[in-house]
Amino acid sequence: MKIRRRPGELKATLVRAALELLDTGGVEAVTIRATARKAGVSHAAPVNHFPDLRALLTAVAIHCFAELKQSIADTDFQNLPNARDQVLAFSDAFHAYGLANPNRYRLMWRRDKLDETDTTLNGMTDSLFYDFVTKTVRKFGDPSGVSVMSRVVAVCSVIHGYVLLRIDGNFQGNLDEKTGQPRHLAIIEALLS
Amino acid sequence: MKIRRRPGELKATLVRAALELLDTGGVEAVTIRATARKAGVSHAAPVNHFPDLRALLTAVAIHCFAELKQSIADTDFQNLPNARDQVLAFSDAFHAYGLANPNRYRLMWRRDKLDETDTTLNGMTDSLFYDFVTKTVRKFGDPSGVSVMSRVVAVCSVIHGYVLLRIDGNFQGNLDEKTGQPRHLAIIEALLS
DNA sequence: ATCTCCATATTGACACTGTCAATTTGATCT
DNA sequence: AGATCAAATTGACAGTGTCAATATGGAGAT
Repeated sequence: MKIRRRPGELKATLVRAALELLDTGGVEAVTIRATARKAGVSHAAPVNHFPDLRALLTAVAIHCFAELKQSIADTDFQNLPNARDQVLAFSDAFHAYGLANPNRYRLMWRRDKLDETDTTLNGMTDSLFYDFVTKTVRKFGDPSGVSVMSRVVAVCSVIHGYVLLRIDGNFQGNLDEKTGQPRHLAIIEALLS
Repeated sequence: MKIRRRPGELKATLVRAALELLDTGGVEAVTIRATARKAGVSHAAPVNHFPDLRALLTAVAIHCFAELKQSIADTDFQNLPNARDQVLAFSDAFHAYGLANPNRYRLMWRRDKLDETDTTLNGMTDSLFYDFVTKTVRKFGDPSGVSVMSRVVAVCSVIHGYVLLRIDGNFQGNLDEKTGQPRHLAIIEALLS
């Protein structure tokens, strides 16, 4: 039995199915055949929309980046009063999204599984990290001894590293022992003070 | 043809073969069958030494952790004059090892591929991160507003996050624009100043 | 209304993979 | 020498990605 769909309909359905598989079983559970089964099509149907598994996973990752960007936008980021609040909002969104969607967050940075030449994907990561953090950190001026760029790198690294370590269960508890604020904010404070 | 080996001989041979596969082709290239082929044994021979692929990869990861620990020990770490130098040596070793052996470094933190209940493996990560960094950071006293623990977490996160991002080609150039020192040292400076 | 076209889905096949069960092997100990 | 038994081999099964050949069915043309 063949069903005629609107253009791009199966494509979206496949991405949705892959997201379900990703959430429940991690990246390893996302196979072309399993995705096809969940979408109710034959095992080779996806090839018309995604040339290979990498392309499917890339589409999924792009979807996730869009989610994360949206969640940052939802904080009314542009209108936050100062740079410090912006960095905190940024790191807060990362931490929340990563802990709430560990498998999605992990996939987003699994470049070995994704198409590194995909311009949409690269644009997503660039606008999230590079432009965005750089613009905010620049507002701090240059109080410490090192360059702005190094501080940008430090902010990116500390957020990303912390979320990844947390997802993998490496640190228990998320409250700073001294100030009582969430740990991911405390470590950003430590970095910017 | 069957060859009689000394106890544990094939086990070591398999780990060595898996390391070669890992270096050249990444984690995905390390399969039981490919490892067996490279070791010159039948496809099911490894099962006597490693119950499954996860066990093999865990043994490989333990080997890598031992390498990294050794490289830190080689800096005569215990005798470094102050806490700051210790942290810098620590981050230096991580960065050097990760960039020189990207696939090994990646595997070491791929908990989805490793046996999370392996006590040897867990002991390795604990002694590397927890005890070690904690002891050093404590020597700094408590100058900033946040707790020692948060600063420990920050140091771990920033090193690990930076190395991972670097391995994936996310930041070009490793010199701080202002001080000229290696970037991974600059971001640690930014964190501790 | 019928025909033709062609993008899209299906089917079937191939070489891989991990893992298990049954079997064979051969070095060591009695 | 003979028995033992850990360790290696062989063979099988279900699952995977990917390709080629085939079938299908809706849209546009006649």
